[in-house]
This record gives sequence, C-alpha cells and structure tokens, in this order.
Amino acid sequence: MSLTSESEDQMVPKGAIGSPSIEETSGGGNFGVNGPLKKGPWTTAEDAILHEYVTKHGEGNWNAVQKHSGLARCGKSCRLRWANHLRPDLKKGAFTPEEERHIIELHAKMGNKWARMAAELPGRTDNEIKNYWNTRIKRRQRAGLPIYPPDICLQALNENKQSENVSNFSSVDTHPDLLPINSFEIPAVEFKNLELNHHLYPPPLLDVPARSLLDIPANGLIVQGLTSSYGGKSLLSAVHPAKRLRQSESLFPGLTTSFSGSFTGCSKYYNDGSAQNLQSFGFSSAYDQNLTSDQHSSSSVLPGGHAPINGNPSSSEPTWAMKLELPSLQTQMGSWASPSSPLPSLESVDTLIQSPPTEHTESGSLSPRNSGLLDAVLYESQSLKNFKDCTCQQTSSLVQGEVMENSPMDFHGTEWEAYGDPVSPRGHSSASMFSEYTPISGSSFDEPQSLEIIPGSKIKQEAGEMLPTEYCGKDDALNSNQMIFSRPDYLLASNCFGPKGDHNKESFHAERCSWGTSW
DNA sequence: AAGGTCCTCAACCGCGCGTTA
DNA sequence: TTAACGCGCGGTTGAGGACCT
Repeated sequence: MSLTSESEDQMVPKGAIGSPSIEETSGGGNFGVNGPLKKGPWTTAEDAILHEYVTKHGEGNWNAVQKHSGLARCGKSCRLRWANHLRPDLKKGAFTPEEERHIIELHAKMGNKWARMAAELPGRTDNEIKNYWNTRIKRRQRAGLPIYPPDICLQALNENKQSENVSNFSSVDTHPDLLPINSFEIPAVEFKNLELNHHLYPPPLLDVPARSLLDIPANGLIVQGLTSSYGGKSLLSAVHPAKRLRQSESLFPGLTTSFSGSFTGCSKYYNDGSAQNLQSFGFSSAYDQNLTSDQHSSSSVLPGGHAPINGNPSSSEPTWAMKLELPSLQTQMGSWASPSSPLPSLESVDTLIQSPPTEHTESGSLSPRNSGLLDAVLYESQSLKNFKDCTCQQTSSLVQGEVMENSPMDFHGTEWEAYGDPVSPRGHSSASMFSEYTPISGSSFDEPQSLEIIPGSKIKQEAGEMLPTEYCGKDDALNSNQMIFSRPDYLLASNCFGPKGDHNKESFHAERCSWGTSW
C-alpha cells in the first residue's frame, strides 16, 4: 500500500519546488501560501519535493517547508511524511523477529510510548511500531492470547524491581509529589462508571472489550515514574497530560465513592453475584477509610494533580470500553506484581475507560497539590500522615473482609485456570480479584512490605506452586507465574469477568501453549 | 467472478509542551 | 504575563489490498 506507488504522481509536476502550482484535490478548508492544503496520500512528486527541500535545508521548521517548497501540505504533514517515509535512515520492510521481540519488551516497559520505542529501534518509526502493536494486539486478543510472553513479564518485573531499588520509596519523604502515587490511587470512579455504563455492555459483547480492559496494564507508569523517572520526566509525565486532564479527572474525584459500590456494577454486570464480596472484599473499606476520611486527600493523592477541575465533560464518550490501551507491563510489573504499586493502573483504566461525568467529578475540588504553593506541600504532608494513620485499619479491614472467604489456595487455583479463558465473560469472584489488590492497597509507604507479608505476594507464591512449570520455563517458573498472577488481565479476567468455578481449561492450555509458538 | 469482510498501514486529528516575542 | 507558534506524541480514521464465501 505504498502511497508513492500511486500512479497519480503527475498530480505534482516535477520541479514544482518553489512553485505554488500544487493543488488539485485539496482535502480541506485549510489554505497555505500555495493555496488549499492537500490531504491524503502523498505522491512521488511531492515526496521528491519534500526530500529535496529537507536535504537542502535540513529538518525542522516544517511550516517553512510548506511555505517555501511549494508543497500544498501543512508542515505537520510534511514532518510526518519525512519522518515516516522519506528519512534516509529508515528501515523498510517487515519487522524482524528480533525487532518484534524488542517491541514487546519495550511495550512491557513503556506502554504506548511509541516515540520512545521508536528511539530504541533504529530505522523504525513510532507509527510503524504503533501499527504493528495494534495489529498484533488485535490478533492476540482475537485468539484470546495474552499480550506479553511470560519471560518478558519476568524481565520487566526484574527491571522494574531494579529501578525500584534505585529509587525506593524513601523518596517519598523528600518528594511529596511522589507520595500521592500510592496504592490508594484507585480509579474508583472508573468502576463506578462500569456500573453507570454497564448497559453499554451486554454480556455477550464482553469478550473483547473485557479482555481489552483486562489486558490493560496497571499503571505501570506510575511505578515507572516512581522508580525510574521515566525519560527524566516526573512521575506522571509518562501519562499523557491530556489524558490526565481530560480523562483522569473523573477517575479520582470520586475517590470518596465506595469502591465496592463502584464495582458492584461490574460484578452485577457479569452476573457473578460477587457484588457482596466486592463490597466486603476490603478494597472499599480501605478506600473509604483512607480517602473519605479526608476528601481533600482523596484528590490530593492524585498523581500529577488529577484533581477534578470540572465536570470533565470530555470524558463522557460512551466509547470508553472499546479502547484497547495495552498498558505497560511495567505497570503490571510494578503495580500488580510489586508491593509498591498494587493497584490497577490509573492510566490503563484511565485510558481504557473514558469516564462519563459523574457526580463525583463534581464533588472533587482542586487539590492543593496543584497549586504548587507551600500549603500544597503542607497539605501533602498531612495527607501522608493521614495515610499512614489509616494503613493499619485498612489492612485489618481487608483481612476481615468477606474476601477472606476465598482461601488463597482455592482462589488461586481457580484463578489460574480462569486466566486461560481470556474471553470468558463469566464470572469469577470479583472479590477474589481484589483480594490481590487489597493487600497492596493496604501497604504502607514506610513499610516496603516483603513478599512474605503481603497477601499479594503470598498469592503469587501459591500460584507458582500450582502453575505448570512448562508455561514459563522451569527455571523461571515461579517468577513467571508470579508475573502471570500479577497481570491485570489475568486478575481481571479471572475475578471479575467470570464466575468462580467456571473455567475453561482448554483455553488455558491453548494460551499457555501459545507462548512458545506465537512469538 | 462477484461481493463481502478482514487486515494493514499511511495519514490525519487533537492535544499539550516548550519556546519565543 | 501571555499569546502565538512550532513541534511532537498518541489515538483514530479510512483507503486499498488480501482473503473468504
């Protein structure tokens, strides 16, 4: 589908550089110095003009290209064409297996940071990578396969842990901005939205969307930000600012919203009758205790100042569930597999679910954090204090929750099997799902809990005992299994989107086997 | 062979950030 | 201080080829 192979090259006469004679089918109402700006596929003649111009004048100042080259293309279009097709250092052709592998690894670490990924793949463009990934994702989702191979999960986990060691949570003490990024940053509103919008998702249609939702990585970016100052930027820099403002606003303002209540819709939706469990699984209590105890803190804890600014009108699109953001495994690794960031990725949820406006979005107020003033810092400090004060309560409440009805062993045994049924809309206990998060949510900053003491870690260990080693390779079986269990898709799929006890072992095996052949 | 569907990917769009005047 | 501009990024769209019935 080469654009330059088009036979309409004549549309732009050779030697048109400097000539305003390029016009023909102008796509839109935009006008440049050369008349209406053209849109659509580039012709070889246009390519030649652009190439010549850039060769002569260098890259940059793309609007000048449009002005001086005679191209009836906006600077933006010129830049894109050059970057994606004309650059001399571009590597054409299909991705090599090595490149594919690298992309997977990079995505596990970075999420949808296409430009960054492209920087790691010489000769490849962000657009190429993005298209490749999206295609690949669709394929795998159709096949009901996991997005990441276990070894990459493991690798991402290890890297994430390393980076965590470099900048561990001690930084919280000195970096108030990081404090907010903790396990309590749960997009309760998102779940609320699930309820609000569940009518959009007739159970039969859940398969793909649910899968997509689940495949979302937790907000690894959060961890990333915490642990490795991704790209030299601060914490949430990895999260698209636009999204933070346009979508996330609605994520957190409703932190006072009972998580259980929010998820009730989900459980109800999936007809697994786990609403009760959800309500008591402890997450809600943890949330409520911590967040509702201080509404300000609920918004102040929002990383990057996600505090609601308004009703977030832009996030009302009902298309939320169809988004396929595949979050970074780092997210998964960090947020799901490590005690430090236990909760579902804010970004992933954020990205996946464009929250419709809710009453919560209005209930929120600007977080003091956003002010950048001293009081914000003080406020931050207070929030931290409150957080710590609540930690014990939360933890205990979690333990006491009905979720405990699910013994770890029981829970994990079935969950694992459930993982193999990625498209099963039917339910598993949502409560059990949260049981994994819960422990983490109750973790304390000043207690980088060991795996032994956090329920989540215990779960992992048990999971590892139950998992077939061949899935991940003998040596890494345990770790890989841990990874699997830390995967958001696994967690969600097994807990929220299917009734407990209703598992598809065939699917599981199919998926398990797929790892060895589909990469 | 024709029609329909799926898939790929180039290109566009909207947005935010940084710089500059 | 702020508005304008340039740029880059990520998400989405749609044309066209491939495949299927």
